[in-house]
Amino acid sequence: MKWKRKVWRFPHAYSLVICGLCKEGKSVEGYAVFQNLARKGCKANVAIYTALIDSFPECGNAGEAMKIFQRMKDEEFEPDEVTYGAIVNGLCKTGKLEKAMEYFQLCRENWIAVNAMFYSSLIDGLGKAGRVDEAEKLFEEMVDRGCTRDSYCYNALIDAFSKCGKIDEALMLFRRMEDEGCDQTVYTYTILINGLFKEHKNEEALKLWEEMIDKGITPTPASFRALSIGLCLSGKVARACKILDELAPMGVLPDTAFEDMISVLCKAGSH
DNA sequence: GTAGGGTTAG
Repeated sequence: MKWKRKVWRFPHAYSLVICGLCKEGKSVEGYAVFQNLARKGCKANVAIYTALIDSFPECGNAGEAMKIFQRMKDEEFEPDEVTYGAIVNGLCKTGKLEKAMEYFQLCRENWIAVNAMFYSSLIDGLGKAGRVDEAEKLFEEMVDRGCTRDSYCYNALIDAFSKCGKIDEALMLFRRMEDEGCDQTVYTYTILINGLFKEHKNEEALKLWEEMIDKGITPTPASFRALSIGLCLSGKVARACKILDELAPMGVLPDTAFEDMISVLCKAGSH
């Protein structure tokens, strides 16, 4: 007698739990829930696998993500552009750029839609590895390949430029962003404020901060951090304190704002 | 029929 075991799908509530845990960065817990059901013969799906693949590199375990990717393929699930996007992003984040480029190439050869997320991950990874020329090349080729550049791609390249001392190129991109109708975000401003202070262009940095506030873009703890550190290190501690006071009622300041400033000043004073 | 994706700094 032939006996085929019935395969159940993951109950929706469990999918929500797994995806929720993954989003919170609790990939190990999410994976445990997945394993429990999988052992009982439940079949997951592409969305659950993708959520797991996406969350492991976040907690520093890219190898685990690749294992889950393999398991997904062994179970004959077809990875789609979201799955590959998570793979490429995870590889870029962990510095495995050659592998990331291989998957990128594989997607293009197999007609899997390569979108702006692939590009922003690669541009960011290349930039952080100091391979700015390659990052720029990818950025420029996007339009030829019919992919619209979004703020993530711009921000990644602006960051790459400002970190390797090409602040003027970064500023040019910033203006080009405006011309192309791509929204400048609080990330864009934070990257540039950091970059300008690094080049001791303090007034320009402060001007950008004001431009950001005028545009109605809400500052984040990170953006204030960039501003206050820059101001403190250029001797404008009072100015930083004043801005801090103004921002306090908005509830956007990090709890450690004053501590951060003090520690920056101590560090600067100690050598 | 459902569920999945990316950026600042340290």
